Amino acid sequence: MKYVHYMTDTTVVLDRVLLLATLVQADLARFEREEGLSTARVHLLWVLGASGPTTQQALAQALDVTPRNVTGLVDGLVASGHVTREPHPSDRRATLVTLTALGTRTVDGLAASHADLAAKLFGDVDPGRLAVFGDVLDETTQRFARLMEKA
Amino acid sequence: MKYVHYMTDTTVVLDRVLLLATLVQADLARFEREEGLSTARVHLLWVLGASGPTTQQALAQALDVTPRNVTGLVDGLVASGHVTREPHPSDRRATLVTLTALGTRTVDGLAASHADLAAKLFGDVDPGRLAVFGDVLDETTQRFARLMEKA
DNA sequence: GAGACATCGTGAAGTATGTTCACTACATGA
DNA sequence: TCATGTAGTGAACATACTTCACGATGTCTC
Repeated sequence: MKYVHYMTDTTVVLDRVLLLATLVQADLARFEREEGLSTARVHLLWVLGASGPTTQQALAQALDVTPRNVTGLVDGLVASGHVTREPHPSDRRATLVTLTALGTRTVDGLAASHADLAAKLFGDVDPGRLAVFGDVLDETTQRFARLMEKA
Repeated sequence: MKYVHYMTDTTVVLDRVLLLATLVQADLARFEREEGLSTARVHLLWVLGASGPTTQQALAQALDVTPRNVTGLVDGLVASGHVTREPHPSDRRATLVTLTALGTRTVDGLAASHADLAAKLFGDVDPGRLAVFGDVLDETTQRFARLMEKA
């Protein structure tokens, strides 16, 4: 019967973070279903939207998968009309994976849906409290980075 | 040049939540590698640890996958010695998936690793600010639930 | 009891994501 | 030119998913 009443148990907090992330993940899954795309392919489109035309090697690094896997993902996205393989201007071995008009629309839609969700979730939170929230997130992320370095 | 200086953009906050979740996910992946288990199998073990011996149907519901898929996951976990299939005492159709000693050790280890990470991440945060953090998480999760209902 | 009908688990077959290994085509530096 | 490295892909495979069909039980009703 110690005073665990002030229940600021760190595990509970971590669980809440994970729960929120799971819910947001579910929202992303809804988007994917609507677009008829998989998580892996949307991830690739997202990276492509942020970086512009990219070689498959670079995509493999960004997605943290093997180059061979990127070949398969790009195959699917070419078939669905979201990207094309363009020749690299200076390296004839490489191809530049490039968003089509459809691919660009999809990425834009995802960004809009993401911003919309963020506004709905955090828009009504008092600015001061939201600032604390953001700061704690930031500190925690940095603490995590330091932990990983040591290990 | 509007005053976006006070950068409390909600999208940034959401991105930070997702980033932290991704990092925590990476820590879980490390655990999985060390134990030689996959995400799906660890998830099943975790549910089993929380619920005690469970039928495959119930596991399918809890994991939000098809019963057929649970069969495959349990097959793997039986082979690796983490669970056994016990006869259901009152329903001869069903089997009770049950943690072995090894399975229990694994779940305990995961729980310990989880609590340890939580303490490292949030243990040094000022209690008052951590309380605000937790509250905002809670409000946001509830807001999300309300959003889902309407849609 | 005897059917009718639902439920539990699994075989068969198929898809997507991911791996490793081997190979071809091209790039680059000595 | 010759050696060595790098970009992408074919082949083969593992895992996690799915749907559909089916046998074995449970359960409800007449």
